[in-house]
Amino acid sequence: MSSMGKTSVVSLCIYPLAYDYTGKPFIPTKPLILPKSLSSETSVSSLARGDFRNSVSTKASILSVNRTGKDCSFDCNVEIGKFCEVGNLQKAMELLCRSGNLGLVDVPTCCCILQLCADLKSLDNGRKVHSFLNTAGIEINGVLGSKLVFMYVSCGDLVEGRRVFDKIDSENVFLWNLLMNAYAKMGSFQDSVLLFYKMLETGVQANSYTFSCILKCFAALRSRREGEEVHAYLLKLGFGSCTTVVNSLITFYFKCRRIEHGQKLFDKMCERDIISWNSMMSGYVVNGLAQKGIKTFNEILRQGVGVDLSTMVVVLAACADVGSIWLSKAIHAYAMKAGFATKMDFDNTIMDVYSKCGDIGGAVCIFQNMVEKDIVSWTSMIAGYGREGMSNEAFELFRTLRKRGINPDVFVVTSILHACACSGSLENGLKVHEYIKENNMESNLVVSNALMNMYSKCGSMENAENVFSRMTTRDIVSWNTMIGGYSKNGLPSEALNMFIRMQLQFRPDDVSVTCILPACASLGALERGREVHCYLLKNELSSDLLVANALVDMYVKCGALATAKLLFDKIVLKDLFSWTIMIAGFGMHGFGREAIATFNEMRQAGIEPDETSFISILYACSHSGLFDEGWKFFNLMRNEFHIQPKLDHYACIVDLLARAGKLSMAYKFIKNMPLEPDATIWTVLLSGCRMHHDVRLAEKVADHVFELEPENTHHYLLLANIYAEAEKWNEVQQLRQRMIKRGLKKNVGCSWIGMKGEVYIFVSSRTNHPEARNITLLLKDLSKEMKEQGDASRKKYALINTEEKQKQFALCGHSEKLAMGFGILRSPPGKAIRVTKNLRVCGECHEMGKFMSKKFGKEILLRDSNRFHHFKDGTCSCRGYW
DNA sequence: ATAGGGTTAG
Repeated sequence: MSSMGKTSVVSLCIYPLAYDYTGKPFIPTKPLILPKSLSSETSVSSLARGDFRNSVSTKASILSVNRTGKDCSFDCNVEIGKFCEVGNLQKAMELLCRSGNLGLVDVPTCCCILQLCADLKSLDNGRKVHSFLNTAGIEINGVLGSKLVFMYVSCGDLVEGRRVFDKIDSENVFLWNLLMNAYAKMGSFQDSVLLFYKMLETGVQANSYTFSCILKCFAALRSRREGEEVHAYLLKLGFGSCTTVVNSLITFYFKCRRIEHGQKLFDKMCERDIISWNSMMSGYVVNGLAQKGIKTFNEILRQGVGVDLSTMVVVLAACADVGSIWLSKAIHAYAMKAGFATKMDFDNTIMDVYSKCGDIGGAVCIFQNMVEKDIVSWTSMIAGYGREGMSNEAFELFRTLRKRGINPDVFVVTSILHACACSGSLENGLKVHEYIKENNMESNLVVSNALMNMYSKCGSMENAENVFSRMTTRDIVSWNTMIGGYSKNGLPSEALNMFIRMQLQFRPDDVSVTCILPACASLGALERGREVHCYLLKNELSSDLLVANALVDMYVKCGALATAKLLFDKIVLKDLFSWTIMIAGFGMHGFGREAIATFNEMRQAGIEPDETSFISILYACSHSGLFDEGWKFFNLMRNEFHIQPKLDHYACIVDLLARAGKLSMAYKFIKNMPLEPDATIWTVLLSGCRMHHDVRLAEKVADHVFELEPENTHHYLLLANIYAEAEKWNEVQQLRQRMIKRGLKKNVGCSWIGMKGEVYIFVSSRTNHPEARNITLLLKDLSKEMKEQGDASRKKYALINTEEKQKQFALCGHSEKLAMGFGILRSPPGKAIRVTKNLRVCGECHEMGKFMSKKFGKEILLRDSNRFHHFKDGTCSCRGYW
């Protein structure tokens, strides 16, 4: 019992009660309290069911004669009964009001009216009957009480129904079931569960309805243990072969991901009905086993079980998951023949299938031809547009449905938010948020989560933060959304902080891990990344493909290429992402040949490269200066895969040309591109000009860059460095003035190094760093030594003779040099030094890195904003291009 | 009189 955990407070009461129930014969319920005036001639069983409709006139006649001996009262109860029988509530109420005060209306008659109120869902009249009973001082209990509760629940006033229920002694299982179901229907599973336990404590015998309901609740709450206890309990009570109950059990186990349990139960059933089959099918589908679901459907057809609407809906959902449009069409045709195609639910499903299979036109066609649409139809269509990135169409639909007077529910709102998120439409997203605020829907957890997701996808973390801070309850999804948002929006430190804060409340799950890993990756925080990896292993979190890919990516970006490769090799079923990550990884680290080999392996594995994987391979070729290979892939992409190159692909080719020193060719290439060049592509050429010291072309290129992005300080800095390296200090000065005029400030160069769980940060031209003196001394000595042994290019940096300020403006301020120096002083022997820098590495520091690696026999991994530099034995993996 | 399977989002 001790293993029951926190939930044992409630779950403990099952076993003792189960024992009681099985240990003793059936516990008789208390005798029914019948209205005193009822004669024995009314059948008790019909009273127990509260069914007075058939016998009301005879009952009333005997009663009233007994009570008054006069004809007038006789008429009143009989008359009301007659009105009730024909469903004329209005007249029945009128009579009740008139004769009620005289004390002439009896209890069975009241029950009759209440039943009618329930049937007609007339809460107002039901309330009137209730207040009549109160004024008349009639005791509300037994059948009357039950009827009253039934009326309230039927009319949707669960609160009042519960109040009455609590006041009466109810041994009526039906009533308990009714309330439990009502709670479950509105999603208050917890209330339903509490009522169930209370019912057991009260000593009311559960029946098959009870078990169906409670299993549904436990499935929804994912309370596997409690559900299993109920399973044991119901077996003891002998419900083990009751079809409806076993059906519920099957669904329960599938929802709790206990697929084998569900299968076993199904296999052992002696009487399977269509619901059993449907449950199996949907069980497979919810567990992502759509293929098995379809197989089950085949079995249903083969065995001639017969299908119903649900069968069709489920098998179509399976088709949507599989994404097979031809199978969907075949089943669509089958369903039309079977006569299901006129049902709205069916249309909703088939519409969803078409849209999920990528046939949005087909979906629109069905939607527009639907005679009757419900809120699900609208939601599906909005979601369909969302998947296609058509957020304007989705938003238009959202507007239309409101115009039609339909009140958007949580599904509609989250779908439209998702559509805005997918297309990054902040404008529409904000409008939806307005609607949400006006309708007080922000308090809904799922809505708030969807809002944060929308804002984070639209790049507005401030808005996401606002939503997050207003939330009163947050689930793990809320935290994961924020963490992932920070990660993806270039705020890795915030992501890490969030991850730490989260752990005060929640244990990170596999999603949290996939969300935080990119943050570790972008910070180059290897230690943190490793911690997360350890956490993953220790807690046996599912390391599905997503997690595995994120891990490989993290290790790649943190400079642990060997580890990354090891993990990559362990992935059994690699997807396109896995391959692309690894190819890009090799490229980033300057291993172009390995990148090419990996690309070829991927093709051999039968995975088709897409746009992105071509960017990876082209990038890898250009970084490693593999000119011919790069062109080969570029042509392969265009001619064999028929992928139109995008700007990113062109940028790689420009880089390839520029590195090869074919600068004017690169210039012409840009001019002749079928796409309008953006700032990035010009910057690539500008970097090429820097490598090859072509100041004149650089100026021409820079004009384009500044025209497109006049506010980006990186460009000023790059040109300033080109000038500085050509010792054109006047031009450096002029550039600086231009920046000041525009009110731009240079981004502070900043490098960091992790050591023994600490992160040491070095900021350019600041001297308040750890071991400042020792580092300065070391660097001074090294510079001197470099100068003495130096060749012309090294002298260039060492001999710069101008004001220190300008030099620092032009160059990076050497934060990476400080960090590397710190690494030399502090890092344990034999261990590589890993430094990360926020900007691109400067030439002087690059030389210093090479020099250091040779002098101290140390491997240094420097990650700048572009790629890795592996310094080893005086050389760099970037082969001199950076 | 109450139920068990199905569609929409994240």
